[in-house]
Amino acid sequence: MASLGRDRDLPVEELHHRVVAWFDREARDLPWRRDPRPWPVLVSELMLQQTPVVRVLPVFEAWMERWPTPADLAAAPSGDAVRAWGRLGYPRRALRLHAAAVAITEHHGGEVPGTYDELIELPGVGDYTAAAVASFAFGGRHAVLDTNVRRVLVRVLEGEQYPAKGVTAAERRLANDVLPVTGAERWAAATMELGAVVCTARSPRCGACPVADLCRWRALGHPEHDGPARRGQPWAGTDRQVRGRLLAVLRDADGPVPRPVLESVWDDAVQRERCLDSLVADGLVDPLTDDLFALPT
DNA sequence: AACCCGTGGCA
DNA sequence: TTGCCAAGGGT
Repeated sequence: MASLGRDRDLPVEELHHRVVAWFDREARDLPWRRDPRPWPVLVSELMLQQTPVVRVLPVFEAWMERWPTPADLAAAPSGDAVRAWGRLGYPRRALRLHAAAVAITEHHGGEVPGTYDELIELPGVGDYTAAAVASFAFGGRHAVLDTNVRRVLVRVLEGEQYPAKGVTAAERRLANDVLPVTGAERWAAATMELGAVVCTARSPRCGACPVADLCRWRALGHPEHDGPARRGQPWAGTDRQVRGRLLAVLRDADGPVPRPVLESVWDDAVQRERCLDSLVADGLVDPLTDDLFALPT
């Protein structure tokens, strides 16, 4: 595998070597890397889904101290997980991590399973997370297609600014084609780190990039993404905002919360009730009575 | 496939 | 200030 295809003379082995060497030199010292056991890696990956590293760090440390094994978390009320999740966002992830801990305890003897096929069956574990845990904790060989890796690959190899919205078959094929035969897990971690700290979405630091001279996007003069703009997610006034406020009250309370306290966080009664109902349906809120609510036990 | 799901920092 | 973005997953 000396090059990538007839219209691409990129030296893949040189690309591997430079990115991994850069990673060995520059990688951030993160706790789930320093101690890449399966459980810490799984916990970190769930927390890092759509949440930046700096915000995850303190929550991760407290979480691992409190629940050092899957069985420890499985034995706790799911509401404790929701509360410990704090303000990481998307609190259903806390519920899924708790459910994953229960499944690991009940079906895997308390040990995080090591294959992609087993991992992806766990709640909250999709393609990315299964590949990441199988790679980082077990040394597996998988294309780890997170937003960072996808951006690095599309820029260096395809000469485009941003990857498509969803992972395409061609993209997956390309990622597998450039996957090293050995050391794939280091390649995965290194490309992810490169995307996170150098080849960033907004202001790429090409001057600090170990493969700038191999990068097709740079060679083309950094052409901007053409096609329809990616529409951002609305926020103000959405159900997500209302759910966030409701759950924040329950998280910050010591015990059950009376209905009037929850009603005080949002004026629109229809939307408020819809959101409260959806939180109950999700298992994030336990309606003890018609007028008293708590995090689940 | 498109939409929903939190939160906070930064340019 | 406001839009964009962050180690995605579930339906």
